Amino acid sequence: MFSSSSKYAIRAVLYLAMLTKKNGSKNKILKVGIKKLSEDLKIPTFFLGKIMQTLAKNKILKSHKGPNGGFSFNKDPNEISLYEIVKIFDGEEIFNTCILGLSLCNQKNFNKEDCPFAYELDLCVDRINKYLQNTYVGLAAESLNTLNDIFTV
Amino acid sequence: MFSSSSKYAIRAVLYLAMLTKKNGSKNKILKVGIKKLSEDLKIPTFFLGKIMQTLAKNKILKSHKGPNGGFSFNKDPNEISLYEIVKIFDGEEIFNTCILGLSLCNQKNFNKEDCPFAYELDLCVDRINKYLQNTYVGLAAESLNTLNDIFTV
DNA sequence: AGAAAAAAAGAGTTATTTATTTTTTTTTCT
DNA sequence: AGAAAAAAAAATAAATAACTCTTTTTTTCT
Repeated sequence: MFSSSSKYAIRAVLYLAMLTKKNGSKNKILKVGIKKLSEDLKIPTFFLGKIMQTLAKNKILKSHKGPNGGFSFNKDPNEISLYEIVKIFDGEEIFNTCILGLSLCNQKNFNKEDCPFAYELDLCVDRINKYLQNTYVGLAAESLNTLNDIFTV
Repeated sequence: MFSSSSKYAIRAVLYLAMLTKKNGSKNKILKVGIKKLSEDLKIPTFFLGKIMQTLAKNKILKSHKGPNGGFSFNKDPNEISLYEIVKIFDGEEIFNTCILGLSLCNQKNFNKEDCPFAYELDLCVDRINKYLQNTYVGLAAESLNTLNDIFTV
């Protein structure tokens, strides 16, 4: 359903939030480098690098070059929804497109009654959509204590 | 979420069911060739050919070679669930795999409480799964009157 | 100032999925 | 029997997604 970019991004941001909560402090923002991130999360380094760049361009993260550099949050993790992240990589269309590929569903003057599947399937996709919109990185990371909790392979 | 093979297969089978309902009779089974199918549904001919072959190998359809050949149902369309079709092309794993790519979810001794997303997202995927399991080609095709209803581009 | 560490950028590669072409086999009909 | 119609099979190609490598830029620290 989602591209691996989206999925990697979510993992990385969650992990960063977890580390920030654990080791960050008010006066010193926590920066984590892609090398550490990619090793811990077992995501290809340069691929993750690009993903982090994209997140930085989109103002989710801030990047710091040079020694002791890395990535930190550019906005409060409690205000970053998973939806926001997915949207960057996969666009919002994935939530407005019939998952069975029955193309008419999102055309003008399409009448839902005409599609035997539209109603129920739309509900499911909507529900995923809404869930991602209402789930914030900060809060989600709260329930994580160790990397192991959800990330290990 | 689903491969284009799955999606094409569903469209083809639905269309075949619609035609069968319209033009079939008890004494004469309706056969439809891939050429007609692919033209009407605007699916690449030989790609659809493979898909139909696969459906035939899986006993959903029956294929008839030679002049006036084509594909017909091998079992009552009212007993073919959409799930069955998707399963052939994409496997059942897609319903048992975390859509966020958080890999642990389906490992042994994984505790759902450890994943902040498992519960709600699982429900969504389950719901799609159940819907496909409970939706039968025959009945779904009943609500279609013309190709236009859902297939046109 | 200079070395080193890190991200940025861009080009390039690999793998997978989707699609096309060509040839073969089977069947039907005259 | 022979021609033609159709699916089957196999090989190839194109497109997209996933990943890698190399070089450049920025920053920090000594």
